[in-house]
Amino acid sequence: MVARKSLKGDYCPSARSLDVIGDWWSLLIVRDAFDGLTRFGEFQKSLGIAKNILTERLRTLVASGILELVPTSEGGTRMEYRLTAMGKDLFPVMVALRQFGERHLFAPAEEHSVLVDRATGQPVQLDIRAQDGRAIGPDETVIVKVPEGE
Amino acid sequence: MVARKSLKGDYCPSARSLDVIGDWWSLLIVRDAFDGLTRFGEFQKSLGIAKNILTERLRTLVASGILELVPTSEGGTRMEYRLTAMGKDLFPVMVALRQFGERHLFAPAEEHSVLVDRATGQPVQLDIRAQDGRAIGPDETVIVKVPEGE
DNA sequence: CATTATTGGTTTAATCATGCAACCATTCTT
DNA sequence: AAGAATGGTTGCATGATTAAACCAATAATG
Repeated sequence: MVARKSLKGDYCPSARSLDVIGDWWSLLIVRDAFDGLTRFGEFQKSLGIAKNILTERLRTLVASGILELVPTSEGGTRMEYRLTAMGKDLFPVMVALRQFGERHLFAPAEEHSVLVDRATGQPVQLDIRAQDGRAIGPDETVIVKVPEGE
Repeated sequence: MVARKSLKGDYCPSARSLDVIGDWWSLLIVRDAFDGLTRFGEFQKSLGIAKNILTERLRTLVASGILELVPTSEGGTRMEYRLTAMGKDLFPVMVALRQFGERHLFAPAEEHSVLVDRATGQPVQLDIRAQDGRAIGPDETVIVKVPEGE
């Protein structure tokens, strides 16, 4: 592939995010981490990913600060992969992907999972709002470039 | 690579979304489309992507219903790629990625772009809420499986 | 109108990434 | 102590991506 291009230097925050989690497996690993998976073997079984690739992806996610490697709670010498605070900030990304999938990629009566409020059992909702609280869509927004230092 | 695994059959909506837009280039193309780019050459120049890959990705995005190929507004025979309604529903995904990048992948005073309300110039905000309106995080949610037909 | 440049690709060859299977060291389990 | 599970590593085959050359059709220019 002649070295995939890095977007680290891109001034667009979306591009930088994709540089970190934009490859084929990373977000699926993060999804499983949100689902409570922590162990190498769990990810491997859940995703059916090749072990060498999983090794490399986990390593990258740890290096990026999205996962961290901590001793298992049960005291052994084994380690487990846990979402860091930064990793948990990917929650909106996961919810947005989920919402898009629910809306467009399932047949009307097709079986699928839903993300619900643990307290009430009701589905959660995601919305994008202006400062005054009104919902806002892509056509009502613009991207502006903030000069350095502001 | 022995054929990348398809997630079409996965019951998880996030996985299905990633099946459609989860590869290295697709979301970057969508980002550029949100930025107003429409022509093959514009995407090619903006992304520095190989032309054959761009051809294939655009074709896939059209086939998925995220982009559509319409005659240019200036009446020529040339075509342009535009976001469909379904494509515009990826807006929250883009905003979530952007927000994550802003928060974690830029140095404090580093230059970056910001998404603002066109009317007021104020940054937009994204939040995830329970039905009663209170903000909700990953630890207050669970994924439940909806049986077929509900 | 003839020429040239631009657009939007296709094709080919080289290179990189990924998957699979085999292997291995360490740690649990019994 | 023996066997199984965990968490990898290594090597090879193959698919995916790239860069570069090429090309047909359209648009711009003299």
